[in-house]
Amino acid sequence: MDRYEQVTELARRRGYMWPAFELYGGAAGFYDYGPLGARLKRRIEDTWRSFFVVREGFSEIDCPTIGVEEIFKASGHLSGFSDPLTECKECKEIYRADHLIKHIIEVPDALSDQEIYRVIQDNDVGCPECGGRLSEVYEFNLMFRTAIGPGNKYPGYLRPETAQGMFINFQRLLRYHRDALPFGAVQIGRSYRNEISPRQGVIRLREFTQAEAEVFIDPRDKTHPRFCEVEELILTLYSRQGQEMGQTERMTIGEAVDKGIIAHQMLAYYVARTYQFLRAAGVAEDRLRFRQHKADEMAHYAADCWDAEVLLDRLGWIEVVGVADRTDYDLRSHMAQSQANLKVFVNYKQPERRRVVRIKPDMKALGPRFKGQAKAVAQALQAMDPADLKESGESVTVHVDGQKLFIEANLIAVEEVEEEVRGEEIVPHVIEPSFGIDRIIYSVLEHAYREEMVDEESRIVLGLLPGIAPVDVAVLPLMDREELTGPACQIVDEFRRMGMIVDYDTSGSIGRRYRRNDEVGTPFCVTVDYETLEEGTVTIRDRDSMKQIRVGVQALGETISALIGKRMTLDEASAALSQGS
RNA sequence: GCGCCGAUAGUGUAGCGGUUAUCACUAGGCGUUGCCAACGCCUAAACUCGGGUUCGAAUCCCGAUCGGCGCACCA
Repeated sequence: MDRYEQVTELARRRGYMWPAFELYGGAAGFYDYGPLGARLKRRIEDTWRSFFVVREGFSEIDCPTIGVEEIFKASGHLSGFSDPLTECKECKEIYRADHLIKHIIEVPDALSDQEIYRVIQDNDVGCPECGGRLSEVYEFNLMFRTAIGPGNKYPGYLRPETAQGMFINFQRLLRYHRDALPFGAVQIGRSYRNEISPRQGVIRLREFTQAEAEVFIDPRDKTHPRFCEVEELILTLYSRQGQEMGQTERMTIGEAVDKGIIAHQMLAYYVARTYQFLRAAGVAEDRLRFRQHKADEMAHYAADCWDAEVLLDRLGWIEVVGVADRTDYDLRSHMAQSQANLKVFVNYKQPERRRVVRIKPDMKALGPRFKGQAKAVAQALQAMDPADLKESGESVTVHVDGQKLFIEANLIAVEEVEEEVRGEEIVPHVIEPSFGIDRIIYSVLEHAYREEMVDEESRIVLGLLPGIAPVDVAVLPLMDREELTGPACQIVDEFRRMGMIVDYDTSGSIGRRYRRNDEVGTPFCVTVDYETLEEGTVTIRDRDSMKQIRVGVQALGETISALIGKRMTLDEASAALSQGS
């Protein structure tokens, strides 16, 4: 049994996660989070919030998971997210139809499915495997399609990423941020991709949770004001160059930027924060690296892209986060699709005086002559180069609505004015750290899992970090007797009032209960025994070291809370208490 | 989507045409038990689904679903 199996078995057995719809035979690519898993997920998401919403000051929004068609036309998911497929009628092999005619047509991407099929037929293209006849070409799109309202007139799509929510709300977000760059918006939520063949448990899902941040920045300045906070951090980098040699390097963030390995501070800063977040969630240092996208795997618009990859036992290195400089691609796409202005007006430090050449059509003359077309004519004239205009002599030719129009030069004034320019409109660039929450959850579980021998018995421990582990503390009466369960219940009550998640367990021997809590990852157990009645003390038992310390009941809540919050170690707690007594 | 392999209590399993469906762990109850999976007694709990062959199917056949591996796919 390998580690993947051990972890998924434990996860299923103990209520972390399991395949969804089991009652009805299941459906590939869907998972449920059980009682512990849902809590772990929430805690990981909250840790993410503490990094990106609290510490970076980004604004969290929450958008519909269904989107209208225009969004995905603009984002490219409608065209680029689907492939034309064809199937061999003999051997049932599936092929990318456009790939089969590459040698015949130079740009098969430009053809429709019917056109591709016609090329296949005209050129007698057969199955590369068996030579059999190929089926008609059909589109397989990775988006789930649905209908908004009755009928099929108004298609909707389940979003394939949360990012579009931030892009299409850019104007409102900009306004909310008082019209100034930089600012960040984030969203944690479900996304959907109708994968052809989901596998590997929670690693490739059809419905999954993303946490994405879109940081809108001024493209002319990709430094980060808080870069000094992270420049000393040492990360394992697997750069483009390193990949050619198959070598990773340990390097500070500052050095990586200085050497030009990471494109700029802005990107490097979020790579560093990503590292810190993953460590805080419980990803192991020695099973984490940052891999740079090679030029050919990066989206064409991206300037640079680094994936956080996690080493898993069976699956190898798996991408859990992507941090990309997406430049102005997304905003420009939505500008083109929506005709809205998604630019930011940026003031210059000093207003500049500039001589500007203005083209002024004589609207008094053009209006009556062209009527409804007049506006378009004026725009066409103003779009011309003033230099060309001057050289064009008696009349100027413009094309409007496919018509060729001649306009006398004396109806067009070209004047040079000096004006004050206070700033300019720019399209922000976007830095996008995008996190796959489900993959992170699985990685955290696998990295936390260990088996160790204790007195010739093997012990399974989920070494989840305190604060991340779904149960904060277990309260265990040594025996299931009223004189012990009474005080124990009071302790449970106190912990709960303090906001902790508590497990209370009286069943079986104390050793069995310790092991059970080890297996689900509860970091601390509090045991109520007969000394509790006599001395007013309880023991705190540490999951990882199995050490115990005795603590007075009155200091218990504070001590446990400090241990979970990592404001105190077990040794410090022990020392403080022995000093106090 | 294709090919190969598999699917039995919560978990891991035995079974190879006729069994009360095996065993262990787990879980629950009672007793016992004074800190690391103790013990005794009792209890609960399963043949993935649908069709077929047969007097009779967990077992053989077909299909579906799910899972593993390989191929393909993976903005």
